[in-house]
Order: sequence, then C-alpha cells, then structure tokens
Amino acid sequence: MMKKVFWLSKSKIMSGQQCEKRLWLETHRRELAEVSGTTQMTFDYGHMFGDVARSVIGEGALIEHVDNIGLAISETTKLLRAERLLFEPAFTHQNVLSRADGLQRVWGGWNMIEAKASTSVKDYYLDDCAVQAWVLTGAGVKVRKVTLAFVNNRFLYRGKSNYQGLLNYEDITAQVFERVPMVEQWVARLRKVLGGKEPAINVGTQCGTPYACPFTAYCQSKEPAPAEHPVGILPRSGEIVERMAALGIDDLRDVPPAALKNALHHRIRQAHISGRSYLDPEAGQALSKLGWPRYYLDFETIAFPVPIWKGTRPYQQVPFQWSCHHETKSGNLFHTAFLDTSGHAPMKDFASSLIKAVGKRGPVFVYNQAFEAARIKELAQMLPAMREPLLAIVDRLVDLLPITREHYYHPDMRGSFSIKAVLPTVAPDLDYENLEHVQDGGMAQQAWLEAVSDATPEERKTELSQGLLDYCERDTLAMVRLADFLQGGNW
DNA sequence: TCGCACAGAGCAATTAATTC
DNA sequence: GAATTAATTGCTCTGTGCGA
Repeated sequence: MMKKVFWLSKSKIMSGQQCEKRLWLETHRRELAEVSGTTQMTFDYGHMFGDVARSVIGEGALIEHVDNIGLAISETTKLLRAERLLFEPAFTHQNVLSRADGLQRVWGGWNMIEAKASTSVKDYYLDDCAVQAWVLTGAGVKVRKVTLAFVNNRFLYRGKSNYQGLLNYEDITAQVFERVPMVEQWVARLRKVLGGKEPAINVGTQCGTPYACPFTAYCQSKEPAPAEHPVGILPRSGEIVERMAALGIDDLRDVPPAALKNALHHRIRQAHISGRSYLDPEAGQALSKLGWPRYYLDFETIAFPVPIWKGTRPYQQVPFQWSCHHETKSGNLFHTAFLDTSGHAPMKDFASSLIKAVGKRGPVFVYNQAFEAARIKELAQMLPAMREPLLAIVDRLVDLLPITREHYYHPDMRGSFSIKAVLPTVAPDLDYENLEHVQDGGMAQQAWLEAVSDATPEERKTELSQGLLDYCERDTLAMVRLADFLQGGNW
C-alpha cells in the first residue's frame, strides 16, 4: 500500500518558521482553517506572477497536474530526459513532496530556480529551498546550483508586454547547501509530531510572522482569556511585555509607573486605569492656527508585483480613487470624489481632477501623511506637465495622525492610533462596520480588482463602485469629525 | 505584498567634567 | 595641560505601526 505523501511546500514549518502545531492541525484537523476565517490580505496575483516569471526565465516545459501528483511525477520523469528547462517539476523523497519553480539543465546537473514575488531574499526562502534541494537530490537529481529569482522593484515597465528585467537573480547555492544536511532532522521531527498528540504550543509571534496561520483563532480559543487591559496594547511594547511577564504582571493597570519610560505609554496606562479618555487642549490650539478653506483628502491605491501600466514599477502604489471634503470657514461642507474602474491607467485623470478639487490654498488634511505625499510625488514625477500644482499640494498637507497621537487617547483605541481605531471613539455614528462592501484599504483593493474584471457583471460593478465611493468618503468625513473633535467641537 | 516614518537599542564619537 | 571618566550627541540598525 502506498504511504501517504505529505505536502511540504510549507517548509517554513519544518524549519521552525511556523510552529509544528500548524502542520499537525493541517493534517489532522483541516476543517478548522475554514472555521477560524482569518482576514489575511491576499491577492490572487500568484498565477500572473508565475506566468510572467516563467516567460522571463526562459522557454521551457510546464508540468501542470496540480491536483494529480502521480501524473505530475511521471511527466517530470519523462521530460527530465528531453528538456533543458522545466517549470513546476514534481519529485518525492522519503514521502516528502516538492515542486520546484524551475529546473534548468547546467553543466553536470541542474540549476534549481525558486521564484518569489518578493523584492528581497528572505532568510526563510533559504530553508524552503533547502527542503526542495534535499527532495530533488534524494530523487536522484544532481542539483549543482540554486538560484532565487525575485522581483526587481526598480524595473520600469515600458509596455508591450516586455518584462525583460523584471527579475533579479541571486545565487544562493552555498547558503542552501549549508542547510540541506539539517533537512533530514526536520523531517524526522515532523514525522514524530504528526504521529503524536496535538502539540502544546501557545499563541505567539510565530502565528503571524512571516505568514499568517489560519489556525490562530482556534489556538486562541483554547487558551485562557487574556487580561482585559493587556500590557501588550502599549505601542511597541515587546520589551515591556517580557519584562512585566517576568514579574507576573499581564494587566497594564498593574504596571508600576516607574517601569514606563515614554510619555505616550504613561498616558495610555493612565487612561486605562481611569477608564476615561484624554484630550489635550493644545491639539485644538494647534489646529485653530490653520486657515480656511480646509480640505480632507484620502486615496485608494492598487499595486501589482507585475506592473500592468506603462511607466509604473513593481509594487508601485497607483492611486485610482480619491475623496475630498471641502470645509469653508462658515462651516459648510462639500464632498467631491474621483474613481476610475475602467482598468486603464488612472494616473492622469486622477491627478488633474485632484488638482481642481483641492484649490490653491488652505490646509489639506490627511491621515498618515507619508502615504499620500509619496503618491502625489510619484504622480508629479510621472506627469511633468502637472508637476508644479501637484507638488504645491504636498506643501499644504497636514497630518492628523501625529496631532492625534500627541494629544488624544481613548481606552477603546486599545493602543492603536490608526484612523479605524480612533474614529469610533470620536464619531461612533460613522462606524466602518456599517459599510456594506468595503471597510478597509485591503477590501478596497479587492473590490477594485473585481470591479475592473471583465468577468464581473455590470450590476455587481455598480455595487462595488458604490461601495468604494462610500468607503473613501467615510474616511475623509472621519477626518472632518476628528479635526473638529480635537478642537473641542460638538456634532 | 510594499514602503515610509519613527522609537528604541546599541555603539561610536564627541564634549564636558574631574583629577592630577 | 594631559589623562581619565562621565555625559551627551549622533549614527546605524531593527522592529513596529501606519497607509494601501
């Protein structure tokens, strides 16, 4: 009887990048992944990247049969004799299965190519490659070289489907071969884990780094409920959490004041002890110095590992939507918006409409200035004719995030100063939860992708566009309300 | 998945204070 | 004034939190 082959594309589990419990759960309690329902941000760019990466690497034979490993293995064996370049070849060794991204014939053997849609060589890729190299070697393939192909984020797409230059290559043979002798132990350890009871491993950083584990909610449900005001809600609290845990303190309210060095931590602790929010009147003073009219601005963007629009780069955040609230001195509020779901390059229309919308004077409020400022500067670079008016907007940006962080805190923010955490405490009627289709930036990207797709019916496109417009408008209205709140206003 | 900004840590270089 | 020590400043690196 054929033994069960276990799928170890998840070699990060083997090498300790993610915990053994995940492997155990994936094998024994697969259905739990669906129950836990993580909200990880993922795009299905995988095959787009794969197709383009293969075309850049060279012409070769692609072995498909994703769902039929037996067929994939027999086809690999057959093609290995004839071909110089194979994509997705399948091999097993000691019942461990591996599918390398590419296998290229070189002098005296093969170059194993691993393609990653990432812009740098991460340590855990080396472990991943070590497992694959071990399987290939065990299956009789002479691995002479291991190459990592990854995204060159300086590549500028000049159109016409020409992606030469999209990938960087790094020879990682030495690092991988150094790890290969350890793989045998990793496999043995995991076999033991799989044969035993559910491993007792507590929830920790391994649940989200480097990859989100789908079982986190399940593991959390098995652990005692955390403190109502855990020390960990302090921003950048890693070191303090450890220090306090050693003293048996897990509740922020029990932390001795002397243990906290920075003023923000003190303010947060104090707010959780008193149960009351904190608002420093200086926020209002700082804001009241700014003139009128006032604009409140927010962008939505999309980014692809493989750029699709001429003049853009991999992972460049290309803005396709803006929302702007315009507030006059007398308190009148007007809303304007731009949204491009045509699927064509949105940059030009985005920029020209934006310039019109924000006028020539008055502060332009944003939340986390770095983001909008960087997008406008990129547009200025791409569109020389609009360079000056665009850069003039950058000079007028006022960031509400640092003002909020320095002068305001509410215990319900649980240590976070993101607009999504702040808004419910200053304008509960504007909760994002009551938006139907789009509730955060990640969902906005998903909605946009669906809206531009040819496969999406018109009715659904209209619904998604409305969802995007509602969401982005909510973001800028949130800023209006926040600025007013910080100035002591009342709605 | 990206990148930016910033806090904090660790270390090196510089400046100030102390001692002879 | 020189040598030593202490305090301060400045730099790089890493991790976190923000945005999408």
